[in-house]
Amino acid sequence: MKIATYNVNGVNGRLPVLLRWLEQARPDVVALQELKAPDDKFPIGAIRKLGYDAVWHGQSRWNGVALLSRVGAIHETRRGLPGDPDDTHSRYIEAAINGVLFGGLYLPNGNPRPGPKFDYKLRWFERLTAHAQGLIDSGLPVVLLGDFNVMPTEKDVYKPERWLDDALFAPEVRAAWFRLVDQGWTDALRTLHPDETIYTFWDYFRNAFARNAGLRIDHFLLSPSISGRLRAAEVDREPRSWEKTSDHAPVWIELADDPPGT
DNA sequence: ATGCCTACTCATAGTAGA
Repeated sequence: MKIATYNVNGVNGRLPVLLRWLEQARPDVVALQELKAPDDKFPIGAIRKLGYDAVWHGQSRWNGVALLSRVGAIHETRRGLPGDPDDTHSRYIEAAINGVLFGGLYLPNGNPRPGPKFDYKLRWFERLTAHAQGLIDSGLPVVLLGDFNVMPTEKDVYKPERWLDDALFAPEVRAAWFRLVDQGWTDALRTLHPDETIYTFWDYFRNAFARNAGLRIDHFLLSPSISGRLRAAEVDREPRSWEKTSDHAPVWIELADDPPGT
């Protein structure tokens, strides 16, 4: 099963890029972030034409997450994280597909730091970690995927010293990342490529993509009961070079089929 | 040190992104 995550930075503005990539890459399950569209503006017709079903949680102007599948029915289990009934952001959607539970997420950016947006990021991270503990405890095969807006280590930033005070790389945020991962999650890309420079985002400024001045902020976390099925994990850099493209690249993993009789 | 670029909208300027 090929699973991908892609922060599209506007699902309608980037629709030609998204459709071209879906046709080319043919992932079985996809998590999208930053739809920047309300529910009734999600381009479900164009996505269905390519053979995908979808569930989505949109929002006008900002945020918005979706899960797509072309390999089986999508059984939505949750939209929004528990723990704050006043949270209006559309940042989490969860569904069972093909025997695996997928949590598609768009963690808050958190800049500027310090400030209320940074506080919200840390609170959201804590709510994610609390929910993730329940997923671990369930023993189910779970994949948490999406834009986590955190570079876990210095290896994941083109120029770490410039990012120390930024909400994506601040010590509190990296500590929150490792509190989550240390529950037993496997960071799929880093596990298969322990020493490689891997970036998933390049900003639009200063020709960042051509200079490879990037960040690794889009991640896959695998629960213990599914991590043994990991076969490949890669960044699909090509779509980042296309016209009118997102500032993120799609990232994908390949999981071996569930062994029969288990 | 700042802004660069890009998308979105109760749009034509302000907000957010990272």
